[in-house]
Amino acid sequence: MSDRLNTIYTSDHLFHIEQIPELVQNLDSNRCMETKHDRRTARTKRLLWEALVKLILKKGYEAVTVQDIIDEADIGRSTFYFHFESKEHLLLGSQPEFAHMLFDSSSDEAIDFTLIYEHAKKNKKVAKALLGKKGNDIITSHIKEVLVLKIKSFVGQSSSEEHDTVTSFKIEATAAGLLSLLTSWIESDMKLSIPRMVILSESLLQWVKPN
Amino acid sequence: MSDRLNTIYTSDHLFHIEQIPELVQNLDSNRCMETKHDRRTARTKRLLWEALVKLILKKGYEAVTVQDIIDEADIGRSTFYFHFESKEHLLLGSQPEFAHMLFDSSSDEAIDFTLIYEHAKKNKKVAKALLGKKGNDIITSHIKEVLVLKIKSFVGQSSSEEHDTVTSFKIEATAAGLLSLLTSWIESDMKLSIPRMVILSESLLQWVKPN
DNA sequence: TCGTTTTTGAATAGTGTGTTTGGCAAACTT
DNA sequence: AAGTTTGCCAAACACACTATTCAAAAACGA
Repeated sequence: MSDRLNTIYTSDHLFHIEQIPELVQNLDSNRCMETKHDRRTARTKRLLWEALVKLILKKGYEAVTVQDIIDEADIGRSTFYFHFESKEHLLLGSQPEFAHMLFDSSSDEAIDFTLIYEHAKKNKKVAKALLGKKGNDIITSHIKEVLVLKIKSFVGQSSSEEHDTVTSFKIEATAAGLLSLLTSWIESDMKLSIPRMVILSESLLQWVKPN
Repeated sequence: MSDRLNTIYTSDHLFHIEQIPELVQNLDSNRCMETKHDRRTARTKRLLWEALVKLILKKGYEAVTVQDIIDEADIGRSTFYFHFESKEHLLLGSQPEFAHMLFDSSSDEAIDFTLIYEHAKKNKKVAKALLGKKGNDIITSHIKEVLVLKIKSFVGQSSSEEHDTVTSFKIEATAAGLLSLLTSWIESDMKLSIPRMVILSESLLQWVKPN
């Protein structure tokens, strides 16, 4: 079908050479079942994933049915369910690393916004499908959770009981804001330069600091 | 095969984000027509709405089916569809004032956060159903849009072409952050005092101002 | 080539949607 | 209170989509 889709297709192609060892280890343990080298399964999963991305961009995630996907991919119904339990499993099972690749590649201490925006730009089509208006809140909320963890370590732990509630509210709000910046940027077809987006993001991140 | 499906999907009943404003408008005009006060109609709609709120709190909006609603309300299936096209129409048609009451009651110039939080507290159950984790993004995105308009008038119009993109990104992010504060507060069962939430919200709102 | 795994279509059962029917009862109108 | 309108309901229907099963055929790796 459309081979113009962006490069990250299946679990087989997910690893970038420069990735952190422990990340690779985690992913390996997650998909130790899937280390089969069958061209058929790779082809099927690739076609299904491409069909899903295409259909999300076309009509929005919620409106996409399993029927749509297997028709678009020209894959048998039973084949789909042989690999995936549902379209959610296709979404998360084929591309669970997208969220982690956005954030986990940077070190624990700081949030490397440049890396995040560059990664989104590299996978423009996938990013738009997953984070755009027609995307879904499964991926979105997952990414927000990862962001929350990042911001938490950025803020550091304050042991004050009552401050914790305020701080957690601020962290949640900051994550929502940062995610909004990212999705706005993606929806605008990356109109602004990455450095400008980084400055914007970091200025928002400053707000969360307790002082 | 896929041609057959294309025709089928013309009758797709699902709502997409882009359709929401139109839907809201239609509902508004519908409400203007509703100058009839039939007790039966009022009772039916009340029962359906109460059932919806109860079911959202119980199992989450997405999981609620029309079947659930009419069973819970003990209302006939045909009666439901006589009044509402779908559960989305029930959601928006029965309580379109909620979002507007949060914001529209305050003047155009300023955002009265105290009013917003007090209104949410007054309608605790409904607020939790609509804005809580088990709620839906239809209401959420609608409220966010109202917030964006509010913030826009707060910021004022800058005629600079290129600044507009940055500003609109910041406005979207601020709206997302403020909404996050509200939902966090609701989810925490309004743990913090309203004045404290107001201070928090206003400090976030300051971020959006162009220096 | 051989044993294994994957793919496939067709059949099937199940859930939920949305519309239609006509008779009945409740509520409005005067 | 009588007459009229209107909303209500049950049951049935056609449809869309989900999810599973099965046996044969195709493709695979070694």
